Amino acid sequence: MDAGASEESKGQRTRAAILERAVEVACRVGLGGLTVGQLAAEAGLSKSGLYAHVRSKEALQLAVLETAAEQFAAAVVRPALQAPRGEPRVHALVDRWLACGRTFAPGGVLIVKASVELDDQEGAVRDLLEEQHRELVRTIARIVAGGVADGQFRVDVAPDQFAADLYGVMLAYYHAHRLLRDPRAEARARTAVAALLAAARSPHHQGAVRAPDEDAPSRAPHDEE
Amino acid sequence: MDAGASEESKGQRTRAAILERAVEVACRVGLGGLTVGQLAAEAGLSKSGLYAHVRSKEALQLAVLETAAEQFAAAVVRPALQAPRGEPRVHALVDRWLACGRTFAPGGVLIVKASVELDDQEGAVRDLLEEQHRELVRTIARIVAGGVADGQFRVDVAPDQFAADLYGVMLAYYHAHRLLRDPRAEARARTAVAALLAAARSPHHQGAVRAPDEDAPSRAPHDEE
DNA sequence: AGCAAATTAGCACGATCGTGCTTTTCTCGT
DNA sequence: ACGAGAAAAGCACGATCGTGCTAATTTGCT
Repeated sequence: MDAGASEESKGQRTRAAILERAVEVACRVGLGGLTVGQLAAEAGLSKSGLYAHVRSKEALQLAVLETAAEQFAAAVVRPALQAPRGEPRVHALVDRWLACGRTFAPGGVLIVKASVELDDQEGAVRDLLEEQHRELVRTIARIVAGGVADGQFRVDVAPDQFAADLYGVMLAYYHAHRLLRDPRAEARARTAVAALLAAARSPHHQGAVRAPDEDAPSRAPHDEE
Repeated sequence: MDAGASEESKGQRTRAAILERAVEVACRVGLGGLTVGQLAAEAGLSKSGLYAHVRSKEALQLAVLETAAEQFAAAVVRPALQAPRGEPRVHALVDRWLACGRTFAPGGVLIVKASVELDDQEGAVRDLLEEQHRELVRTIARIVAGGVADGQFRVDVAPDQFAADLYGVMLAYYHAHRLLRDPRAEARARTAVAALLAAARSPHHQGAVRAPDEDAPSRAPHDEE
């Protein structure tokens, strides 16, 4: 008699609904601000009814984090990985990431918020979060490295530096967009990404990969120390 | 019996001590995680004894935020404004900002953390925080604009874009340093700043790239604001 | 339909939350 | 040295926190 197109049993469905709701709530109040009673009220359950699904608060936080990461991977990372290698793939990642702001995929917002909230609180939640972010940075770096291997980016582009820079652009976007509510936030993020890409672009781009004869670094964007 | 060299009365001194301690605690658990009982224990006071100083929790959060901003201004912004205009001033800002990590001036950490924590929670605390961050971004933009007016930076450098980019670099630094505990975080931040500066540098005015003592700009005695 | 199993509500618990009083202790100008 | 006023503690309150256990309800299979 259920019209939901799903194979899971009731328990799994309500659990999923709880976690989805929890991600949205945690986006506002943080993982630490998540409260069993509040979340139960928001999900239309009794406190103990909800508690039967999440066996403890820490387990809830871990599950919420995993849900958020899965949302982010499904809405941003995996689609971007389907774009052509190199620059288009970077652009796809940024485009979808920026869209996290308005299209409701709040997981992307939560993992950013949680990473700041928990950076100084030891425990299993922090451990999971750290691993998730390590993986995210690795993914970005691999996307960049693909562009380097393709010849689209210069060989002296350091993927992890680029990944850190790109992540910083996204953090600045969140800051300007969410705290300052600056409507120019997205445009600035795009400008910054374009600058990053311009600095990384191989001098002879334009599709076909020519033989790499001589790369004369007219202006290397690195080191002073 | 007291050896403290201060002019204020006892009340003001303990209040200052409370706030200083509160900044450190809030650096770990956030402004929302601040609790009167916990803070009282950490400060060696009774709950009501502390509560007499901070008249409510919201007032406490506001005062903590003001304390943090003052710490940041005293340790980072004001000293940087004393450096010579343009590039040296940008470098001074970054240097001192990066030092917030280890030298204990936790105010700089808190205002970053609070900005993410409260970006979606209306109220007086968010309002204050937003204004503080607006002012911070304005300050950075003015430092950049000074370099443009000086001819050190190209005329087509947009100060607010540069400010957002620079702030993003700092956010990426906090992420890598505090969550990932990456020892290369600081080096990457410096690399990113150097790239930002290199892209902004005007083609002529090609003085010493990094010789802040040699380069004598036209005007040293005054600082603008 | 009927029944076992899974799901949810009810209720209770100790702890701690923010916030008020009242009382004790301390400070410091005279 | 003392006395007025400031500072801190003691204590109490309702609310809510996370977490259990038990009873009622609902689900899904035969």
